[in-house]
Amino acid sequence: MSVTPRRPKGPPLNAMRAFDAAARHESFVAAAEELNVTPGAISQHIKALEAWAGTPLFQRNAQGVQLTQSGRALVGDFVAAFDGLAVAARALRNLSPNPDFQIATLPSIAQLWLPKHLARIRAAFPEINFSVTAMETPPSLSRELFDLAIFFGPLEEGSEQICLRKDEITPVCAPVLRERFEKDGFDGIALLHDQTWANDWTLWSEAAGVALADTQAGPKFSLYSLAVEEAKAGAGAIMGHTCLVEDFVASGSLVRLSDVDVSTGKALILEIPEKAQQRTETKHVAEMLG
Amino acid sequence: MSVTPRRPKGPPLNAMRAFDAAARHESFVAAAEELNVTPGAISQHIKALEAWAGTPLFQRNAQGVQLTQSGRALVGDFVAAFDGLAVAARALRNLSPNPDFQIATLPSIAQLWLPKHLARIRAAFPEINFSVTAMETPPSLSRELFDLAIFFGPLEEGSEQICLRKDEITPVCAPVLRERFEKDGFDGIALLHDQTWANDWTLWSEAAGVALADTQAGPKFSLYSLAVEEAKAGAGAIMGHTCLVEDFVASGSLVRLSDVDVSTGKALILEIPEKAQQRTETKHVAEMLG
DNA sequence: AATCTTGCCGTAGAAAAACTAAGGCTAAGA
DNA sequence: TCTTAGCCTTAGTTTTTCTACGGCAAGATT
Repeated sequence: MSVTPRRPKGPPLNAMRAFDAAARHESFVAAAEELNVTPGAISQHIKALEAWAGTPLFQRNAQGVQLTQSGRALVGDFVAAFDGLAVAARALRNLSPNPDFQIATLPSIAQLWLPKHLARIRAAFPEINFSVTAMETPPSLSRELFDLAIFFGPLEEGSEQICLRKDEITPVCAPVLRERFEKDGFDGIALLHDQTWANDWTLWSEAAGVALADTQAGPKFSLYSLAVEEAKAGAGAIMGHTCLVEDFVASGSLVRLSDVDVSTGKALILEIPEKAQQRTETKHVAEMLG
Repeated sequence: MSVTPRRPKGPPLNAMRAFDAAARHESFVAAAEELNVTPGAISQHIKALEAWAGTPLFQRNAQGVQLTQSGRALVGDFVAAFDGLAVAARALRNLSPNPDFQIATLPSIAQLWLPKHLARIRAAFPEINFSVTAMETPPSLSRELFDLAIFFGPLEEGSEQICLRKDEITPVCAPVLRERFEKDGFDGIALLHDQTWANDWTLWSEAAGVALADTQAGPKFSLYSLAVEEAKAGAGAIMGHTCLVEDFVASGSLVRLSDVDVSTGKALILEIPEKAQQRTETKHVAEMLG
C-alpha cells in the first residue's frame, strides 16, 4: 500500500495526439510534419504509448510503419476524440477579440498568386490580420486552426471546396531568350525545374506532342518562385502554371514559347472548414478570392 | 515572412485538460485533486490558456472561481472532447493482455471493508491483479480509468449503481471501557472523531435523543481506521459505521454502547462505468461484492 | 551487383514544460 | 478581530519533450 494515494494516471496526452496523427497518416514522418516536430519525437511518443498499453500499436517496417490489429482498432476512437478537441480549440480561439485569419497554402501560391488577391481582401477587412503559412501538403481543416486553404489538387466530394482555376501549364521564358528559341527550339534553352513539380516538363512534352531532348535535365529549385525569378533573369525556360505566371506574361517580363496549354488534371482549389467551424468572415473572404 | 514555416500551434493539450477539469468543478482545488497536481499547476495552465485565447475564462473571487461568459460557452465542447478521449484511453488500456482491475474507494472502506470481500474475488479471478486506490471524493468513472468505485453517498438515478448497504451509525468502544460506561455514561469516555465524518456524533446524539456534553470534543484522526484502532485499544468510543465495524463487534474486540442505529441517509454504493466502457469481468465482480 | 533513397530506430544532450513549495492576498464567517 | 478557505505569484526543481545525428534494412536505381 502506498502512502501517497496517487491516482492511476491515464496515458500521456501528447503521446495520444502523436498516435492520432501517426495512425491517420500511417507514417511517422507525415505525423511529424503535421505536428511540426521531428520523426524521432513521434517515434518516442508511440513507444511510450505502447509501453503504457503493454501492446505494440505499429509494426515497423523498413520503408514505413503499419498499424497492428490492436492499433487499427483504436484509430476510430482517437480520431473522433481529437476531432472533438479541435472543435473545442477552435471555439476557444474564436473567443479572442480579434484572432488572426489563418491561410494555408503552397509556397509558390503564397508568393506568386496570393499577394495580389490578399491586398484586395485586406482593404475590405482592414481590422483583420491575415496570416499566411506556407506548406507542401494541405492541412486537415478539421484539425488544424486554419480558416482557409489554397492548394493544387483534384476536386473532392463532400468538403467545402471551390475550384478557383483549372491548372494548366505552358513553357515560358524571358524575352531575351526568345530569339534563341526561334532559332534552336528547346534545345538552345536550359529547362528550369521546381522540385515539387519535377514532372511538369515530361507531362507537357507528352501531352503537347513536343519532343524534348531530356525533360529531367537542367537546374532544379526548391521553390517555384525562385525558378520563376531565374527564368525572368534569362536563365532558361520554365514550365509555367498559367495562374502563377499570367501576370508576368501580361507585363511582358515572360513570354510564352507555345500556344499549347496542357491541363495537369488538377485545379487551384480553395477549401474552407465545415460550416460549424467557420468564422463569420470566412464565407465572404472565400467569395472575394473566387 | 518567417523563414521557417512553423504552423500556428493550437493551445497546449495539458492546459485544455486543466480547463476541462476546472470548468467541471468550477474550482481549481478540485480540479487539482482530480488531476493529482497542486492547485498552482492548474492556475498556471488556465493562465496559459487565457493568454493563448486572449480572453479571461474564469473570474477569480476570494472564495472560489467562477466561469466567465466566454468560459461557460466552452465547457460543453471541452467536456465532450475529453469524454471522447477518455473512451479512447480506456480502449487503449483494454488492449493490454492483462490490465489491472482498478478500484476506487474511501480509505476507510479500503481498510475496513474491502479486504474481506476482495479476498473472495481474488480467489475467483486469480489471474487478475486488483489495484485499490483510496481517495476522498468519488472519481468520475467516465473520465478516470477505474473499473469500479465504492463510496458512501446518496443513490443517484441514471448511473450504474448498486446499493450495497444502508449506512447506519452507532457508538462502540473497547470491552475494557464497558464498565466505566455503565457507571458514568458517555461522560466518562473520550469521543474519538474521524475528520471526514466530523458530524457523526452530533448526528447520532440528535437522532437517538441522547444528550452529550460536547459532540465535537475529543481526539481527531485523519483516517477512520486509525480511530477504530485507537478505540479497540481503549482510547475511547467511536461512532461506528455498522458495515465497517460489524466484524469487530462480532469478534468482541469492540462492543456496542447503544441499541440505536441511526441512518445517515447515505448508503454504501458500488458504481461501475457505463456498459460500453466496462470490462468483461466488471459485472461479475460487482455481483460478487453485492 | 553496387549504390541511392526512404523511413524507421536509438541515444545523448539541450530546451521547454510542468510541477512543487512557500509566502501572500482577500472575502466570508465566527 | 481572527480564522479559514481558496486563489495568486514567484523561484527553483524535476520531468518531459525535442533535436541532432549515426545506423540499419528494404526497395529502387544504375
